Amino acid sequence: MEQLPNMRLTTQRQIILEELGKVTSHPTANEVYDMVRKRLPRIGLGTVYRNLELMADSGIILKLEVGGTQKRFDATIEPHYHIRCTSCGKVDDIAMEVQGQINQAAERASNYIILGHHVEFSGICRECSAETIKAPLH
Amino acid sequence: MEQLPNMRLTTQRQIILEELGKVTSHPTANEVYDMVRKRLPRIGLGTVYRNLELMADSGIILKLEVGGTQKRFDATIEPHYHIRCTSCGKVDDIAMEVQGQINQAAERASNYIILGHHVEFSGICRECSAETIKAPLH
DNA sequence: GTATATATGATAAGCTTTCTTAAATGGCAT
DNA sequence: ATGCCATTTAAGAAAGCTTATCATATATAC
Repeated sequence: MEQLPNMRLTTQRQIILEELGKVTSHPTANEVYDMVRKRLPRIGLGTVYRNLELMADSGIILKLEVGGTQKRFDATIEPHYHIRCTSCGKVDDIAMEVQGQINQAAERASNYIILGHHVEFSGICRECSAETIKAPLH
Repeated sequence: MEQLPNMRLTTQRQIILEELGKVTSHPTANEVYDMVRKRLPRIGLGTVYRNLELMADSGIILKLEVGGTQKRFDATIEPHYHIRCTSCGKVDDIAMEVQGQINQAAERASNYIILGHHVEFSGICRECSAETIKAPLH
C-alpha cells in the first residue's frame, strides 16, 4: 500500500488516472480501457489492467473487490462504503459514516494485525425496484 | 437468494456439499473440485462451479467475494465476517458480533432497499507477521 | 552517451461463467 | 406400472475476465 519509489508517471498512467477521475461511476477495467482508447488508440488492455492494479497497490485509486463478475475501480480513495444492486449489478457509493471502531473489535477477536476493512451492502436500487413493480409477472 | 422449488439433490450436489462441510477453511472452487474428484472422478470442473454458484444463490452455502484472485466458499451460512491476510491470502472467519444496525443507516443514506451487508477485514496473520520479523531484509 | 531499471504491447495462461448437447427426472395420462 | 413430454441437470466446449510472461522500447541515473 505504499507509493513505490521508482514508479514513473507515464502518459498511459496519467491518462488512465484522468479518465477514471472524470466519472463518478465505478467502471470496470474494460470500461476504463474504452475511455482511455479514445485518447490512446494503441494502448493494450493489459497495460490498463497492470496500471490499475499498480495504482491500487500504491493507494492512488481504489480497487473494489465486490460481488459480481467484474472488478471495479474508483478514483475516490477516502474510505467509504459501497452498495451493489443485486438486480442490475450497479455499484454506488454510500454516504454513511465509516465504522472505525470495528477495527478494534476485529483486533480483539483475531490473531491478525488489522489494516482496515471494507463494507459492501447489497440491495435493490430504486430503478430496479420500480421495474419489479411495473412488471411483476416475468 | 431463495431455494428454487425444482432443485434436485443430485449425487454431485450432495457430495460437493458434504466435502465443503468437512473443512473449516474457505476452499476455492478448484480445491473443492480436488476433494470431490476423489469420490466422483468423472465430475467436471464446470459442474462444481455451477453447483457452488447455485447453492450460494439458494442460500445453502456462502460465496465469499473477497479480495484476491480466486473466490472462496463456506458451508457456514450464519452471518459472520471474514478477514484476509494481505500477505499469504488466507481467509479466516472472525468471531465478532455482526453489526445489524448499519443496515438501517445504509437504508437512510441511500435509495436502495437493503438486503444485507458483508464486512471483510484485511490484515496480517500471526504466521506472516512472525515471518516478517524473522526475515525483514527481503 | 551509456548502463540500468522500468514500462509497454502482445501473447499466453489461469480462473470463472456461459452455452450446447445429451441424459436423467418428475408429472401425467394412459 | 408404462409410455410420453416438459423440465432440469451434467459434462464438455467455448467464451469472458484477469493476471502473468516475454521481448522490445523507453525513461532515468550516472
